[in-house]
Amino acid sequence: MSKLTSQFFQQKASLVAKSLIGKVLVRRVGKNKISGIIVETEAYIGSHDLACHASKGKTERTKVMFEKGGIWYVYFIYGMYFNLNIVTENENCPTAVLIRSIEPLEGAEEMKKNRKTDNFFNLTSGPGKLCQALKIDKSFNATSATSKNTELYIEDRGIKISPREIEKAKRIGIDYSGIWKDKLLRFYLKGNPFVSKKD
DNA sequence: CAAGAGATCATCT
DNA sequence: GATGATCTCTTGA
Repeated sequence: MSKLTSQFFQQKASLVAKSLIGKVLVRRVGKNKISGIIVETEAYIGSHDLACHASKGKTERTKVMFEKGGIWYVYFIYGMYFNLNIVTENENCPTAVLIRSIEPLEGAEEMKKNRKTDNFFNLTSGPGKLCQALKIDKSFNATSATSKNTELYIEDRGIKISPREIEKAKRIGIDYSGIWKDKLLRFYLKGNPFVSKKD
């Protein structure tokens, strides 16, 4: 039951993305917890990665990624959804890991309410969906994932995942990024029903 | 089923 | 003024 530290996040984004599979994303709301096992992630690896928002330079929106690893990068997309990322590596290395889907662990009833659906498999099987299920919005942007009082963090609960259970794939929804669209920077737990897209 | 369109707005040009 | 690290609903075979 240990909360991941900033040292964990200050490693290479692709390594963090892989290592996050099997860890537990926890959203604390007062005394209640909503949580799920991370089963799908994507790495965005810096200014040279044309799929990475930071490739367009340091702007009001992307400046969070230039900070030291261990804080959240939350952005609003398509006029209706939020996407949750954890910033990785060091200062001025604008890298991050997008958390794409989780498998519900605690608080499934609360998730159903937030998502306005009873379909268990539709609660957290996508980046926009899991933000809705865990009540994650832009107020978490640039906040710490490792501080003592944070309401959003990641735990290691000792779930063991062997490397052969992790599948590598192309990232989703970045067809505009030239050669970068084919890089295998998406990681997911093989056969898990919450993974948003098969390959 | 698969494919396509519509929703809807912050951010960047 | 255009677009997007998405999702849901509708259409049609």
